Amino acid sequence: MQRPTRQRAAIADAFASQGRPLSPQEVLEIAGAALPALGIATVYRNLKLMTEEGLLRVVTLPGGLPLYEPATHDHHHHFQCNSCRRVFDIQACPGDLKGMAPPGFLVEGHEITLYGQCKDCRSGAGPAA
Amino acid sequence: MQRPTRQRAAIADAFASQGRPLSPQEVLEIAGAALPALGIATVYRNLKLMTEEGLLRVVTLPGGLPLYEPATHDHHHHFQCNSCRRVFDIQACPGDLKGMAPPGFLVEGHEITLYGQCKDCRSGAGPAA
DNA sequence: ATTCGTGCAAACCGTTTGCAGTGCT
DNA sequence: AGCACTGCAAACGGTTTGCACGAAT
Repeated sequence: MQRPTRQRAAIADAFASQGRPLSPQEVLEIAGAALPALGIATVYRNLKLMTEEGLLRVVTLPGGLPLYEPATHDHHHHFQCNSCRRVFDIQACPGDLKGMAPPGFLVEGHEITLYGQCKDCRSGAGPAA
Repeated sequence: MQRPTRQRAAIADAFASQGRPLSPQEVLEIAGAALPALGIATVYRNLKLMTEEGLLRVVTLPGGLPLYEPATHDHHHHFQCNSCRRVFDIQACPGDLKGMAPPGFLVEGHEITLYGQCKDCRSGAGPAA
């Protein structure tokens, strides 16, 4: 079992404050603002630990680095903005994709990524980053 | 413009012979069987070139390295086997996922990955690799 | 006091690049 | 001959690990 540390808390806070998947670098920057001595190795270690504990989940999108997100929400999907590259959660799910697989293949799960323009970019406001 | 070389041919053949997305390493092994002196750098260079030319396409799946596949087929999706981890093409597409995005978001494209057991693994035959 | 977590720096691994030699035109 | 492509090896960037210090129990 692991101990509650300032670092772990800062990392958890980073996710809570952003509400979207984050890269290790982003976590370092955001959590590092609250805890300047925070090192990248600690971020990686905790991301991996928290993922194994089921607190986080890895989101790997095409052409991008792996992102991490809180595993609190249930089944959902992602939307990546073609302009600002940020990734957002989508709660909707079409369900029932079993029919898509070729005969002989057993479908156990699925993942959907939508691409397009996010609200900010579409309105010309630019990323709210 | 690029010249036709033995290496390029061997790499193209690798994709043609497998009919599924391949990792750079797999390409090296398969094409390297026909052309032993083939180096990994050449594989990477050609994969990148062929991708820029539109001959190949990059497929990035969660938890995996980037894969490459021939860009000949039109819009399609992927199926990854939870047992052997191999990736297969799926021609089906549910289409019309625009309704899934939150208000204010513009959907321009989508990508779907199914997970489960492939034909080989399900039948107990094991990967035909 | 003991044990686990952190920070730093070196190690790693997949990918890219520089350079000299080879093959294609 | 001229130039692109290859192979090797060094360089790179993100991620992981070893080790000694600091924090939590």
